[in-house]
Amino acid sequence: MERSKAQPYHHGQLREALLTSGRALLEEKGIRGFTLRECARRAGVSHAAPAYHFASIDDLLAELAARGFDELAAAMTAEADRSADKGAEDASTGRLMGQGVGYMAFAAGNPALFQLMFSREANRLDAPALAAAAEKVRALHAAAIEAVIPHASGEIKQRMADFAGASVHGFISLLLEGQIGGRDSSRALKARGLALLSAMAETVVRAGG
Amino acid sequence: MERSKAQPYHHGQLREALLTSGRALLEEKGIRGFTLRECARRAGVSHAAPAYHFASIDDLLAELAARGFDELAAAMTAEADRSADKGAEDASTGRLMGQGVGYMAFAAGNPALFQLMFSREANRLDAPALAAAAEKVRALHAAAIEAVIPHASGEIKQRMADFAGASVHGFISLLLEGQIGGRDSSRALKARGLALLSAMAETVVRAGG
DNA sequence: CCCTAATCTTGACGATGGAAAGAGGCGAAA
DNA sequence: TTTCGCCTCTTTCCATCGTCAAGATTAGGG
Repeated sequence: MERSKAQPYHHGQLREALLTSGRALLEEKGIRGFTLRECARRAGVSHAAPAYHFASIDDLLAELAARGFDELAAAMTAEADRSADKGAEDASTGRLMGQGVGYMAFAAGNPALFQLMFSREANRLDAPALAAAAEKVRALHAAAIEAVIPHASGEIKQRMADFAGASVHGFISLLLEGQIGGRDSSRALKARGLALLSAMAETVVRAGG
Repeated sequence: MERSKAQPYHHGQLREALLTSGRALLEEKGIRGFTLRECARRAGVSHAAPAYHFASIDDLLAELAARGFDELAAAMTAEADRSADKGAEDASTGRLMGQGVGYMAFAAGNPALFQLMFSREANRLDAPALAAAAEKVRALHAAAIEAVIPHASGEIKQRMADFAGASVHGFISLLLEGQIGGRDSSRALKARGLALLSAMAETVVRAGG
């Protein structure tokens, strides 16, 4: 009954295998090219096998998106910690920018998944786990802003959270969609991203004082 | 020429009709729910009729996206003009914010089309018309920034263009995806959007001087 | 040792995108 | 005017898709 690591019989870890193959497939073919059958094929099972683990293809996508949000939150926290450790003069501002770096890095590393997570389709699925995971990311944003401008009014904080979140999300989105820096090198793009984070942080700080 | 009862064998305006029904279908069903056959059905023709006008379903989507960019550019210019006419103290700053308002208004009015335009899928299609239309929107951004801070360095201008574009695009994207303002009223959301535009414009102005 | 229930396979259904072939109608050349 | 070519649309067909309904398989409790 209680198998901690889930050790079913025929395949073993079909659910995990489907999530793994599905994630790769998503990055390869994009949202429109994603098919459940190809997913099953890559996991080495028949086309109807996924039905037991996922009620529908949307269920699988929702789970992928939810895990993506978890991973995104982890990437943000990790990079924020790393930035804070560097011992900048202002730790909270460093964390804010670090979180932005983590956000962008995750998006750049998982462009199709990132798009799925923030897609209208994902929004349509009613998956509580997905909504909760997304909320966690938003909470990280709010907390980072709170740390930088703790004495500002609630309205200012909200507006700066809007602002910071929008800048970072918008920049990396436009970049991934090819709307920014067509022929620029990866190094140049990183510089542009960092410059954007600086301007964002400066605006937040100013609004708080 | 108009036979309302008996459909003529030759539709006459099938291409336009498909684009119209396709656009409505896109907003209704989303990118994943979009089908060529339903498109044809709504235009009153057989499922293979679109083949002559569009080489593939991606061709149709590319055309929809390209026209979306044209419309977006028009919305931006129109709203910028309207803002400038209001006689603000600084006309160029007013235009910049007005363009942002036009951008957001178009996105809010055509959420699915907007997402298609900025989707990885659209990016995959090699449609020169699409790329050109997107470039026109980017040029509008750059021009608005140029007008506000004409004496700044090229690098500053680029970074502020990044910043302005990212803020506006990110905010409206997150809003449409339900990541911002879950229970807020439409009025409150507009206020948040305007506040964001103010903060954005202020940052640009400060960076230029 | 066997029996139940969870897991996976096979097969089927309607729907999709696209190709192929045929039918219908417009307009230019005779 | 008549004829013929070409563009447009329909019909038919195919491989694939998601999902459902059965049947097969096997793990593990009784």
